[in-house]
Amino acid sequence: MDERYDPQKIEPLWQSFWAEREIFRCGEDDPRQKYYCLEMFPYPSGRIHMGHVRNYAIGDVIARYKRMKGFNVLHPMGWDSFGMPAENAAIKHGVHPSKWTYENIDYMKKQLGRLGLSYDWSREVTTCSPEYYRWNQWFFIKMLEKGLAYRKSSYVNWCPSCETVLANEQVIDSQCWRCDSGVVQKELFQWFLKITAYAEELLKACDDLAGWPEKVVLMQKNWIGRSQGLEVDFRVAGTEDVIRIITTRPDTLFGAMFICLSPPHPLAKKLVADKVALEKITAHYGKADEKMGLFTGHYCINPVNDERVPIYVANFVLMEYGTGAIMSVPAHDQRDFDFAKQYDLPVRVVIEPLGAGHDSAQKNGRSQGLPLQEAYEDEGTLVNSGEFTGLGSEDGKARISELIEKKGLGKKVINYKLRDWGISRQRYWGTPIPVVYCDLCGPVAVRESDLPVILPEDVKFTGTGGSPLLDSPSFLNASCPSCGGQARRETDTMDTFFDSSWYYIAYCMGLKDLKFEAGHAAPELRHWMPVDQYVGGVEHAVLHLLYSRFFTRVVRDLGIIEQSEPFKNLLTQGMVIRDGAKMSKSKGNVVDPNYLIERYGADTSRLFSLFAAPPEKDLEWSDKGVEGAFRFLTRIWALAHKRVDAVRGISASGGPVIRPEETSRAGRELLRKTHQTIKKVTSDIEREFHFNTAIAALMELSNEMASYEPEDKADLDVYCFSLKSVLLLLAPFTPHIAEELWGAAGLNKGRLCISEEAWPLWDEDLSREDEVELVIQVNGKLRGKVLVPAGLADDLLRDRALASPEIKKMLSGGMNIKKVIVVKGRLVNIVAGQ
RNA sequence: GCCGGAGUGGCGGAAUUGGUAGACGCAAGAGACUUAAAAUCUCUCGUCGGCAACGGCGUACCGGUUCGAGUCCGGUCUCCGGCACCA
Repeated sequence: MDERYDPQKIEPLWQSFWAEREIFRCGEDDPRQKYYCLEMFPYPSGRIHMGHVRNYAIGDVIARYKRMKGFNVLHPMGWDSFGMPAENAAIKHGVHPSKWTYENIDYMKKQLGRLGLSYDWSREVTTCSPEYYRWNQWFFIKMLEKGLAYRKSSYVNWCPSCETVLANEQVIDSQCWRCDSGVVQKELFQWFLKITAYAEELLKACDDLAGWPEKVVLMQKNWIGRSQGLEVDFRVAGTEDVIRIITTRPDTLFGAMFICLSPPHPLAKKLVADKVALEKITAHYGKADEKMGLFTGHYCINPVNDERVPIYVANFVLMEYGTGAIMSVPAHDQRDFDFAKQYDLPVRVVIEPLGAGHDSAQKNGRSQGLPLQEAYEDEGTLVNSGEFTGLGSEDGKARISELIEKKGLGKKVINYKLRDWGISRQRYWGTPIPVVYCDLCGPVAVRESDLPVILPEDVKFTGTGGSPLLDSPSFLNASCPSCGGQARRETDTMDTFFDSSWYYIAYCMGLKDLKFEAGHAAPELRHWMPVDQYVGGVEHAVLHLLYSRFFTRVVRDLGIIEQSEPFKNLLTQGMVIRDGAKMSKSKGNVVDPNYLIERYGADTSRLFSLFAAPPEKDLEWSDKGVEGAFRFLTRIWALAHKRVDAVRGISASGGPVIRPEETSRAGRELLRKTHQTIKKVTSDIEREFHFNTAIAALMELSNEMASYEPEDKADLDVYCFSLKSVLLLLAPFTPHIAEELWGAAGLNKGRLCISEEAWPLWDEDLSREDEVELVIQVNGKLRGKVLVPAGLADDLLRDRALASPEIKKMLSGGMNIKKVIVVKGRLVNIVAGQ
C-alpha cells in the first residue's frame, strides 16, 4: 500500500467497484428484513450544493449502517425535475427545458456518484419523464372519479406581466419574484384536490407520528388548524336573505355590533348598489393591507337580542374560511375593534375579566363613555348579555350555542384552516392536467387508454403571453372522449408538489415498472412501504410532508397500498451556514462541493458534514474544520500503514485470536477501549443518529492506537482487532478509505468488500472497566477523587471515601457528618455541618 | 401578536436517567524535527488569585426545589424557526 493517503487515487476506484458489482442493488426476494432509507430527492438545478452533501451523507450513513446490521436496504435516488427554473432558463437562454433538465441530471448524477453514495440506481425516478407523469395523470383521473379533484373559481396571486399564477412563496412584498410587478388578486378557475376531506384523519394521525420530530408534528397540527365553532344565521332585514356567520366565541354574541362579508361573498354583490366601490374593496382583498370596509346600506337581525346591526363588506374577511361572513364584536376582537374605530361604529363590552369584581361599574362606564383602548380577547364573565349575564365564558358558550341550535338558527361545527390544494399552474414545464373541454359535455377526463397526455416539444418560450401551450395547436385541439366532438385541451399543468407526493412509492417499483391498478394491492409496495427513515430539510415540514400524507391515503383508498402513513421516521436536518448566515450566491459565502472533493476527497467532505454538528442542528461551515477531518483520515491511514505487514500476517493465518489474559496491560486497555468504542458508536447511531459523538469516539480510539506499543504476538492480535473494528465502524461514514485499508490489511475474506461485512459486536465483559474513579463530594462540592475497584458495594464506597486523606483532613476541622449519599459506583457525597 | 426551539470556553460542540461541566475537533501559545518554512510529533489551553500545593468563581439573567442543578420549577432578557387578519 501507499505510504501517503491520496483520496483522489482510491475513491474513484471503489466507486466503480461498487457500481460494477451492483453492491447496493436490492430486491424483494430477499429473506432479510427490509429497511427503506430515503432522502428528499433534489431539483436538478445544475449542480449540488452543501445542503445536498449533508443531506445525502446523513442518509448514506444510515443506509450503509443498516446494511451492515443485516437489513435488506432500499436506498434510491431520483429527480424532482419539473419546475420553473427550467422554463426560466428556456426564456433566458433559449435552451429547451427538457435539454436543460436532462443535462443537469447527468452532471449532478456524476457528482452524487463522486460522493460515494450507496444508491440502487436501477430504481431511479425522473418526474419529468412521460413514464412517470402518466401516473400523475392517472392518479388525477382517479381522484376526479372519486370527487377528490374538482374545479372551482378562486382568488389567486396573479402576475399581470408574466401572466401566470404565483404560489404564495413566489410573492415577495406583494411583488412578483421574477419581474417585480405588483401582484394582483385574480379570480380564476383552478383544479383543486380535496385534501380537506382528510383533514380530520390527518390531524388525528399526527399523534401516531412517534418517529417524527415533535416540532414538525406540531407545525402540521397548526397548519390543519382545527377549531370548534358555532354557525349562526342572521336574517337580512326586509329580505328573505340570510347571512350565515361562524364564530368560536358564542359567548360574545350579544356584543355583535355589525356583520362583515368577504368581498367575494355572493350576498356582497347583491346587497351593494355601488359596484365601483365594491370592486375597490375587492382589489384589496387578501392583502396584508390596512382594513377597508364598505357599508352595504342593509341591516340584519341579531337572533339573540333582535337588534338591527349594519352589514359591511370588509377586505380582511376571508371567503375561504368558514362561511365567508363574520359577526364583529369590537370589544373582544382586536381586528373588529380597529375596524369599529376606523368607521366610528359602537362598541359594547359583554365580557369582563375574571376577578374584576367591584371594578365592573367602572368598566361598564368605559363602554358607555370612556373609550376602550383595545379589545379584551380573553375569556371572563358575561355582562350586558340578557339572561346569560353573570355566566362564565365556558357556560356562556354552551348555553348560547344551545339556544341557537334549539331555535334552528345554527349549529356547532368544526372548522379547519387547511384549504383544498390548488394544483393548476399556468406553466409549460409540468404534468399536463389530463382534461379536455368540450362545448357540449364541459370538462371531461382523458381516457385512461390515452395516457399519457404528452407535453409537446415544439413550443416557443417568450416569457410573455402566458403558457406556451396556448400557442400549440397540435396540443390544444382534441376530440371529446365522451361525444367525440371538437374539444380544447386543458393548458394548465400540475403543481410540482404533485410529483413529489408519491415518488417514494415509485421507487418501490422503479420507473420502468410503474404500474397501478385500482383495487389491486401492489406487492412491491407491500414489501417496501412505509419508508423507515426519511431525511430532509425542515423547510418541507408542512407542504411536501402533508401532501405526501394525503396522497398516501388516497392511494390507500384506491386499494393499492395498505399503509396510511408514508414515513415512519423523519429526520429534519439543519441548514449548512457560513458566518452565521445561510449560504447564498448573493452573500458570496457558498462552498462548492466540487472544490472540496477535488481538494480533500469525498470521505473528508462526508466526515466533516457529519462531525461538525448533530444532524438536526444547523452546521456552521469551517474551512479549518475540514482540514481537521482530513488530518484524522490521514492518521487512520498512517495507523494502518505502520503495521500493515504484521496485520496482513495475522489475517492471513485466520485473523486475530484474542486472549486477554495473555496480553500486556496496555493490550488489555486497548482491547477494552475498542469494545467500548464499538458500543459507543453503535449506541450513538441508534440514539437519533448522533454521528458527531460517534466520530469523536473513533478519534479517541485512534489516538490510543497511535500511542500503542505492542510487546508480543498477543498484543499485535489486539492491535489487529482494533484496526479491524475501527475500519468497520468507519465504513458507513468514510466508506472509501475503509474499503481500501480493509483490503490492504488483508481483511477482505469471504465477502467482496467491507460494505458487505457485518457490523461489529462488542463484548460487555471486555468493555467493563476494572477500576473506577470515585468522586468524593462534601456538601455537593468536589473535594477528592480516589481509584477503587469496579463493582464495590455502596457501604464499601462510603468507607473508602471517608478514609481518603482529603476528607479526613477536612473532617478533622470539627465538622460532623450528618448524612452520606452514595451513587452506585460513581460518587459519594458527604453532608456535614458546623 | 400567537405557537415552538435554543442560549455552555476564543470557535464548532460533549455531558444519554438530577451525580466529576467543557469529551472530540478547530483556533491559539510553547517546544521538538528542519538551514528555513510547510507538514508531522509532544505539551499547555474556562476564568480569577497563588511560585506552588490549592482555593474562589463559572453553563444568558434573577429566584426556587434538592445532599447535589447545564439538566427540574417560576420569572426576566436575547436569538432563531413556524404561523399570521383563520373570526
